[in-house]
Order: sequence, then C-alpha cells, then structure tokens
Amino acid sequence: MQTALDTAKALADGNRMRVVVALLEHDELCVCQITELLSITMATVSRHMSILHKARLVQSRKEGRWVFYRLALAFPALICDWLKEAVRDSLEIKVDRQKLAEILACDTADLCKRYKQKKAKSSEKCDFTKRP
Amino acid sequence: MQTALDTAKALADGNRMRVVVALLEHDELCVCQITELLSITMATVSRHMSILHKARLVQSRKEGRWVFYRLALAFPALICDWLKEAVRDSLEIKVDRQKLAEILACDTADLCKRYKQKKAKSSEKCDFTKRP
DNA sequence: TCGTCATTTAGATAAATAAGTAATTGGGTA
DNA sequence: TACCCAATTACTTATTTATCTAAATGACGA
Repeated sequence: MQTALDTAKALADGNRMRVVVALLEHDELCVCQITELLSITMATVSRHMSILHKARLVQSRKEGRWVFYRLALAFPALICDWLKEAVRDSLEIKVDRQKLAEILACDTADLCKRYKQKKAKSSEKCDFTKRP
Repeated sequence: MQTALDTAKALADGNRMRVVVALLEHDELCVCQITELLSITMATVSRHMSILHKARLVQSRKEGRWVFYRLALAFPALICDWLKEAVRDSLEIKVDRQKLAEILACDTADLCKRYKQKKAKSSEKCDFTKRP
C-alpha cells in the first residue's frame, strides 16, 4: 500500500498537482519554468519536485546547469487518465495553461534572470540599511 | 482542480486508504466495524469518514443507531481500478482482509460492546483514584 | 419518559507539512 | 584558477492535519 499512499500524498498538494498537470501537456519543463509558473521560490519548487521524484511520478535530466523534469515512465496510466478528465474544466488549470504558453515563449536563460531580479527587488524592500 | 485535489487529499492518509480499499471489497461497513479494523477511536474514524464524505468518495446510510458507509456512486472509476491494482500485493491489505473477515463473522452488536470494554479497560489503567 | 447506546462534534495537543531565507553544491566560463 | 549561476539542502517558522478525551446528539428499548 505504501506506493499507492506515496502517490496520493505526492498529488495531495495544489502546487504539485499543477506541476503534474503541466507535465501531462508539455513533456519537459525546467525548474526555472516551473518556478515562474507557480510563483513560489526555487527552493520550494525543488523540494516539491523531490517529493514527486521520491514517489516515482517524475524523472529528471540534467543539461548543463539546468534540470529538466518530465513524468516518469512508471507514472500510473490510470491516474494520468483520471487527472486529465478531472481538470478538464478547471479554470485554474486554464490560467496555468496560458501562463505556461507565455513562459515557453521566453528564452530559458531570460527566465532565470527574471527570477534573480525579482529576488533582488523583494529583498530590497526589507533593506533598511540604505536609509539615511 | 479543487475536486481532484480533495480526492487526492482524502486518499493521502493510510487509515483512509485502508477504509476505501476495504469498501472496494465489502460494499457496506458499519462505523464500529471500521473502528475495529483500524484500531483507533471511533471519534477519529468518524472524522476520517467525514473527510471521505466531503470529498464525495463515500456515502452513508443510517439503520437505527448504526451508520453504514459505502463507496459513493460518483467514486471515480479510474481511481478505483488504480487502487485495486496498486494494493494487489500489499501485505498490509492482506492482513486487513483477514481481520475484516473475522470482524464480519462477529455480530455487529458484539463489536460495539467489545469497543466499549476496551475503552473502559484503557481508562482504568490511568485511574489512580482506586489505589489505597 | 428515562436511560442506554452508537455516532458525531468540540476542544486540545502533538506530529507532519509547506514555505521562506541563507548556505552549499556542482557544472560552465572568463 | 577563480568566479557565476541554476539547483539543492539546511534551518526556521507558520499552518495543517491526525489523534485523543470529553461533551453533545439522536435513536431505541425498558
């Protein structure tokens, strides 16, 4: 039962489910693309992907400094079919689909830069040392 | 996506998954039977069943003081097939199957009494007022 | 109608989980 | 070699969740 339970637990989080659904439609995604899609930190994305990996739902491929994830070959086909059907009319997933299209239109390197800039900008907000 | 997420969350607990698997094989079970199977308090069982009910995975029927649960008509067929396959060789489920057979061989009223006795016995352990 | 019994809900607590920041790793490049 | 940069891991905090005990509910039988 442990395997089934790990699968259910891995899918029992909104962000992880969104990633899996995205991977149903785009066979490979880079960590920085997923980060942009979910609008959370790269560290958190990394941890989510690790949970999906341990549940054997995704596999990864390294290309230089980038890591690409895709659904694992062993991804349960029935879960795959169920998910596709279950999110067919989901507004949230529709929005993701559109956002992902925009993300994929960008150069991957640019995405990473964009992330870095946001990070710098957000830490700036809390940097009181610059005040007179 | 919320519906799919509720389904995944409902299944993402060992005790709830065991109940669902039991209901795949025994179309109706009483709360006290489930309590005996899982070896947790009836209050906890009730909460688990409420979570499964809210996720529309089970439905209930009242017969006198007893409440019987069964899989909901809307239980996703693909999840059903996946679960059956995924737990086919599970030792834990095998043990449950055997225990459930014993439980079903008992009279339901006896089960409830047995639960009550255990409860009394366990609270006795902590009753220091009786000591000289 | 009163008490008993099966179940559910309320309230409290402990454990698991998600998320952020900061530090580390490991591959590419100047 | 020394330095970037994407990704991961370590550590911390806040939230969620599973569980228990105790109290409330609602149905049956004496």
